[in-house]
Amino acid sequence: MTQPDPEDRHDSHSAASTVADDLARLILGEMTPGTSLPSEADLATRYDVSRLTIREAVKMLEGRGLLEIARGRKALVRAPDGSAFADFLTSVIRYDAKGLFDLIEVRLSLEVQSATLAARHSTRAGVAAIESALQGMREAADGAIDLPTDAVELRFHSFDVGFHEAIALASGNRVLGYLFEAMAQPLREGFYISRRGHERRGHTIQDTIDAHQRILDCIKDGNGRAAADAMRFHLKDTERDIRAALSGRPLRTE
Amino acid sequence: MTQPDPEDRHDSHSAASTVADDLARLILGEMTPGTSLPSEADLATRYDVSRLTIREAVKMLEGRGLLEIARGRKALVRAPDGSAFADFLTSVIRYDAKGLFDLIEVRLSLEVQSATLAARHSTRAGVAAIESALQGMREAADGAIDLPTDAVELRFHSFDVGFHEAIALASGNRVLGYLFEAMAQPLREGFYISRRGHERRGHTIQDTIDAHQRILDCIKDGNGRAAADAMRFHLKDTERDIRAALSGRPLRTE
DNA sequence: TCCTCCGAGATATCAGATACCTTTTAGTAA
DNA sequence: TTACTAAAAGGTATCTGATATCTCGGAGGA
Repeated sequence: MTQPDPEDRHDSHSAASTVADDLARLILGEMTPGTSLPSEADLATRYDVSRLTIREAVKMLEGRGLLEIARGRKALVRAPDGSAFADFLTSVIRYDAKGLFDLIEVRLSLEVQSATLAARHSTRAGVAAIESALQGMREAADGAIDLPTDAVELRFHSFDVGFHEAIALASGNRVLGYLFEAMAQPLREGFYISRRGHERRGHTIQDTIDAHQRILDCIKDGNGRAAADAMRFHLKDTERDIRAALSGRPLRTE
Repeated sequence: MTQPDPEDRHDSHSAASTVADDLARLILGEMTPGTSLPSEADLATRYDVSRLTIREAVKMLEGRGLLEIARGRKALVRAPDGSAFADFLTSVIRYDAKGLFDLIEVRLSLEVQSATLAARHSTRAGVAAIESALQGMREAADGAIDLPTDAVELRFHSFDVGFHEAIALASGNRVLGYLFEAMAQPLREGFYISRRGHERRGHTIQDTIDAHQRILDCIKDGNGRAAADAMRFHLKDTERDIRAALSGRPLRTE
């Protein structure tokens, strides 16, 4: 059934796709980020196709996140980041109402692992970054206890995301960092909405800060298991917030 | 619809990127897989750019995995799959020796979760798919107990991957399935190599089959925790196999 | 009714030009 | 000699127009 089908991405019988795949192999195989590709005219003579075909191939690779193209400069090989995955995950969420919660479920697993790893072997700088994000949340909240405006909420939320991202980075596992980055964008809206459910369930901003503080304390203690538990508890609670917010009114009528 | 903004032309981004982003928003927002895009000529008049610009935009979206393009037919909106992420993960592995083990670490976490979820709520069809893959492993092994040829090993390995993929699918969480698919390709080589380390450590193919059987049994019992433990044990063991294989001789000289 | 063939429509690719941006170089003035 | 500036060189962005080839639906014949 699921036979290894190495070439199912593109039916390589178009010239542009063939060139693109060949360049991709080259880029992934033996070029480091920052290196520049030969010029379009050069590649055109090399592959014996027109410049247009080269352009299309290069545009495909730009779409795949492998190249960075700017006018007047040669194409640069790009360092990997999660953005290539982000709009894919967005589509998962949109096509399927259950997709949002599938994604949250996966994120929980990855963040719990991040917290565990961060507790076990994070550097002083890693912990400092997490602390700084939490401090930012505090300051954003201090200006908004009575009447949180949208701008303040946005600011608070942004530090909240930064807190979780700092933990993913502090895990020392780069793949976790990339995956977090890729998931953060599609989930941003959902987690922003969660604040509404948070209030509806009778919780305050201070509760949120306390939950984050507990996670940070466990990481500073180097207690991986406790950090995992604290993170799991916090995310489960956030998930309940989102469900509460969504039960009130539907997500994204647009 | 989509009346062209006059200042689009002098945006910091290129016209092709602008069109691509707009189309991406459209596709992700309100088009279902299988729907076809308007023809290139149609889009060209709509956005008031040349057909070439449309082609480049469409090629970018093909690279992002959002469209499927064939000659003579309109571009089709594509259902999401993990392939958009695969070459990104490949680059992570290549750029960094630690990347391979980072990826294995993440995979462990995701597969343990898959096993848990599969045990909790898999369908009869889902279990049947897992069983079928295991049966395939058995048959491949039966023909290769004494002298496993490369072809037989490849066959066995292919069913092995199929087993894990079936579990990811049986979890009912589609994001897990996509992530597994995206990770499978870059990891395929590593796990193929693991068989060498497996033998070096004095284990047999039967041991591998037994380990998979234990995972399957737990899933059939509906025991999520036991399935997670069995999966974790198996993957930790496989990781040791890979390390043993790599310590013998370096990976991929190419 | 079913099959075959053809034309309309769609993409694939080519060639040649122009516009504009970036980097480098050469020249000029301090 | 140094610093600043302007032009040239090399690159990408985009357009126009044309040809080749593929897909699909409909007309027409068996």
